[in-house]
Amino acid sequence: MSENDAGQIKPFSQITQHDVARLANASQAAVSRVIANNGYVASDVRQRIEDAAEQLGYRPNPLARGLTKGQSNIIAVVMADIINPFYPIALDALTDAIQRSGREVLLFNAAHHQTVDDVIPAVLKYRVAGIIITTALLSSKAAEMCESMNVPVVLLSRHSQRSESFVVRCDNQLGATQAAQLMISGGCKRLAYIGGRPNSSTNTDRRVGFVSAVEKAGLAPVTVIEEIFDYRWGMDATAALFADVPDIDGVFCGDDVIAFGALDCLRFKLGKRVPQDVSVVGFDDVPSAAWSAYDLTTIRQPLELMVEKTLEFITSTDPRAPRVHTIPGELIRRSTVREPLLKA
Amino acid sequence: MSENDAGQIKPFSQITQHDVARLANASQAAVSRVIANNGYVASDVRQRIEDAAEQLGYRPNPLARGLTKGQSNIIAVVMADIINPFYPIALDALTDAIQRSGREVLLFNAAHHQTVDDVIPAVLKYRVAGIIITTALLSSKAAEMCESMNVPVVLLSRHSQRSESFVVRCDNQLGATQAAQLMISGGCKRLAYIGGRPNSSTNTDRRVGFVSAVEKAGLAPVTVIEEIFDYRWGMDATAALFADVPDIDGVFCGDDVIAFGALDCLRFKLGKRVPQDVSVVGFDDVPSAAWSAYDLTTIRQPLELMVEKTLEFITSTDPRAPRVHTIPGELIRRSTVREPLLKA
DNA sequence: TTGAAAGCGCTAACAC
DNA sequence: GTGTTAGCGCTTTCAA
Repeated sequence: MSENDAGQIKPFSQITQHDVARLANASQAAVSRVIANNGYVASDVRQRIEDAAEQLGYRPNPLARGLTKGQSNIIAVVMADIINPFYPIALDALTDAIQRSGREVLLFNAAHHQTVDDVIPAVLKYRVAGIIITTALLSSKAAEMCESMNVPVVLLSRHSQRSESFVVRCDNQLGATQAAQLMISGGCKRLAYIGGRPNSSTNTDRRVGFVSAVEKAGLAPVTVIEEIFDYRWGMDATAALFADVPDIDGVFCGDDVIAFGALDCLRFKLGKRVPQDVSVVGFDDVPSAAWSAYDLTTIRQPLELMVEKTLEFITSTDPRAPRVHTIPGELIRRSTVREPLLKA
Repeated sequence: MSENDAGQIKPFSQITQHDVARLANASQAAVSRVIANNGYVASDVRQRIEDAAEQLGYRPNPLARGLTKGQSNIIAVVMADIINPFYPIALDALTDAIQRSGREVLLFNAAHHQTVDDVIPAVLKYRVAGIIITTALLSSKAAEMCESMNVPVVLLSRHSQRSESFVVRCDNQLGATQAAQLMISGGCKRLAYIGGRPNSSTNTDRRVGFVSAVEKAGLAPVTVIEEIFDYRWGMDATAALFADVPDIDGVFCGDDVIAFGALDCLRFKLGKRVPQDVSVVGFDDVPSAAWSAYDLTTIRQPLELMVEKTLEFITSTDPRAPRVHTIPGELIRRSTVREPLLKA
C-alpha cells in the first residue's frame, strides 16, 4: 500500500523476531524468550513484545526453530494401506489429536514403491518429535536408527517383540476369543478363519485367539486360510473354503473388509443365507460395517483410547514405564451371527 | 565401535557437510555444491565428495536447507473429510506421487475443530512448496496470504471463480448429464437428486448438470434434496423423498456414499427393487461401489490424471497458462440402473 | 573452479 | 532480568 519503509508491510510471516524486537524496543533474545515462553522477562517488556508480535502478525519459523533445537515440532505418521477403511479413521483421529497438541503431521505412504524401512531415513531427516507406524513392521536396523537419533517410535495396532519401540494395540486375541464364543453359543460347529497377511502380528494374534478358543470348546479344528487384507481375497477365500469344506457354518475374518468379501461371496455366489446357514464375524468395525447391506457383527477397535495412548507414549519420558499397551476391543453384535435358540 | 576420532561413527544423519568436506579434503561449500547439484566443481573433487558422503552416510538436513532457501521441500495437503472413502484413495495417490517426486507431505486435517482457513497460517509457517486443498474452499483472505508468500495453491476436486488458485477437477456437470441420460434411456420418468453439502461446488455442479439434462429431455422437474455427503443422509433423504413423491423411479446421488445409503433405504426399508423399481447412480466410484452388495453404477473420477495435473500445477511457472483443468469422468455401468427394453 | 564468509531465523549459554 | 554472542546446517555471494 504505502511505498516507503514507514508503513511497509512485509508479506505474511516474513516477520522475524528482530522486527518484533525493534518495534517493542527490546532485544531479539527477549523476544525469543517470550515466544518460546522460556526464560525470565519482565512483565512490562513481555507485554510490549506480545503487543508488537500481535501487531506485526509475527509467526515463528518452525524450520529455524527446528534447526537450532535439533528437533522439529513434527510427528511422522507412516501408513502403508491407506485404502483399507480402518486406516482413514485412524488417520483422522491421529491427525486431529496431533494438531490439537500443537504439532504437525508429516505423512509417509509406505505403499507402492516404498517399504517402511525405505521411508525411515526420509522421516529422520526432519528431526521429528516422534514416529507413528501403522500397518507394517520395522526392521531392527530401522528401529536402531530411530533410537540412535532418540526419536520415539510407536507401533500402532502392531506388535513386535524385539524392538525398543512402544506398542499400542487392540487385544486381538481377546477379540478373536469373543468372536469364537459368540459363534459357538449360536450353535456353530464347523468354523473357519480367513486371515490377512500371514506374518503380520494382527493376523497372527487373531488367528491364534480364534483357533485356541475353538479348540478349547472341543469343536473340530478351525480351517485356516490367509493371504491379504482385502475384499477380493475375502471373496476368493470363501469360494475356495466352501469348495473344500462345504459344511462350514461359521467364518471369522481377519478384518471387516475380508468379511465383506466373504459375505458377498456367501450370499451372491454360493447362495447361502447369513446368518441362518453360516455366521460371519469381522474385526475393526469400520463405518461400512454398520451399513444395512452388511450389518456386520464385529469387534470394534478402541481407536480413541489407542490414539490417546499413542500420543502419551510419544511424549513420555519415564524410561522404566511399560512400553506395550493393550486395550480390549468391543464386540459389536449386529446381524451376521446366528443367535442361540431359546431353550424355552 | 572404535573409541577415537579415527573410526568414529556419529549417530545417523548427525553428519554434516563439514564432516564430508573434511573427509573429502574439500571445503564445505564444495560439498554443498555437489549435494545441491548447483555450481561448478571439478570432477575429481566431486567424485571424492560423493564417495565421502556415501561412506559417511550423509543426509542433508531439510530444516537447514529450508531455512536458507526460504522454501522447504514439503507439500501440504489439506483435507477435511478423510472418512469419506473418496479421500483416502485421493490421499493415497497424492502422497505416492509427491513422494516419488522427492518431496514430503504435511497433512492437515481441517475437520473437527478447524477449518481450512484456520490451518493455512500453520501451513505457511513451513514455507511449503505448494498447498493442495481438497474438500473445502478457501476464503479469499487465506488465498491472498498464500499468494503473498508465493505459495501455489491447487484446489483438487473443487471449483472457485474468484481466487487465483489452480483448480483441478472432474467434469461434474458432464458426469451428471451422462447419469441422467443413462437413467432416461432406461425408461426412468420421475427423477430425483440427493445432494451433499449444498454450497459446495461439487454438489452444485452435479445438481445443475443433472437437473438441466432432465429438463432438456422434457421430463418432470427433478426433485432435489441436499444436505451432506454421508451414508446416514443418503438413507434419511431417500425415506423423506419417497414419503413425499412415491412414484420416483430414478435417483442420482451426490456421491457414492449417499448412494449406498439410498440403496439400503430402498431395499431394506422401503422394500423397493433396484433397478426394477428404481434406478440409482452415484458419483466417484469408490472401491466399495464395486462390491457385490452394492454393485453401483456410478461416475468414476479420473484420479490418476487429476493427481498428475495437480503436481504439474504446483511446479508450473508459466503465469499465462490456464489455471483450471477439467477432466471428464467415466461412466461405470454396473447393476443399479435399469437397462432399456430391447425393441426387438 | 574453489574457499572464506555472511547470513537464513531461531535458541541457549554467558556475562552484565 | 536483560542483551550479547555463538552457533544449528545449509546456500550463496564474493574474491581469489
